[in-house]
Amino acid sequence: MIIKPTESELEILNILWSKGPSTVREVHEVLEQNKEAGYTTTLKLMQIMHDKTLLTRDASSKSHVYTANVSQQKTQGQYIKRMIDNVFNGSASQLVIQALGNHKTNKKELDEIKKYLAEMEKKTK
Amino acid sequence: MIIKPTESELEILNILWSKGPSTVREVHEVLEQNKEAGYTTTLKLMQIMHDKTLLTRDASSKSHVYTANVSQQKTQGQYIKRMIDNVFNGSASQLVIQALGNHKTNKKELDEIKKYLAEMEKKTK
DNA sequence: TTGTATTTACGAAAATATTCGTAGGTTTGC
DNA sequence: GCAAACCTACGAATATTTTCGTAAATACAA
Repeated sequence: MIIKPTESELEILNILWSKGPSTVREVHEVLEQNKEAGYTTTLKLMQIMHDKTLLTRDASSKSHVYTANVSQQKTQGQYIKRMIDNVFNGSASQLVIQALGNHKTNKKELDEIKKYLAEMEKKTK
Repeated sequence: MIIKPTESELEILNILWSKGPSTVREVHEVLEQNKEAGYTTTLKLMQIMHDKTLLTRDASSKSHVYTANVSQQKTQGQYIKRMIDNVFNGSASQLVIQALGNHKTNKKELDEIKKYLAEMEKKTK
């Protein structure tokens, strides 16, 4: 199944991924920190996401509690794939190098990457 | 200036980046290989992109010749930034690792990345 | 109980993106 | 010169995404 949340949906997924199951109100309060938005806008979005099964919800209490129903990892993977295909001519290394170049990457992050590369090497042998 | 081409626009930019300046017909023929689309649809899109100054054009001959007016590198950079922010919680290394993990990366690509990392190291010192 | 606040459901407007038909102009080959 | 092929311009229909107002239900406090 192809997961293709819109940008707004992605913002909401991100909040749910990091905070865990939340009510509309809770999600909305986080969203508001970055941009203006009406409460019912957030509500509607999350209802639509529920219809699309991007979210599940527990309606047992008055304020429904929503949970992301797609994994962060899988969603990330599909985004990357789309991006590599559409924007990077299929070259993952081009993406990686751009990412490292444009973004200020700290030592800890670099170490993680090197560690990961080393593991890949091992498996290849 | 923030560059934010839509998905369709990105497809066209990619063609222009790789083929260089081209007519609508030439772009359209490449597009057709991947998906069904009417000629005037492609034309209209490129006209809109011209209005947005994503493309420049030479109208001196009957078939106008369009050129990408945004660099591939800059566009890529902005996409990555947006993606890191929206989908990867601001962590570039998370993106890099996902990219390497999901995508089959060959030895040549891996070498390029390692080389790049080594250079970064040098500069940091 | 009663009213105030909060919530959901839902329709619909507004904004944005995509697709296409048609009209009119230009080129080309016969 | 004339028709066929091809091109642009442009309006408008569709589709998709985002936003919001309103009504009805529920909870809660006085």
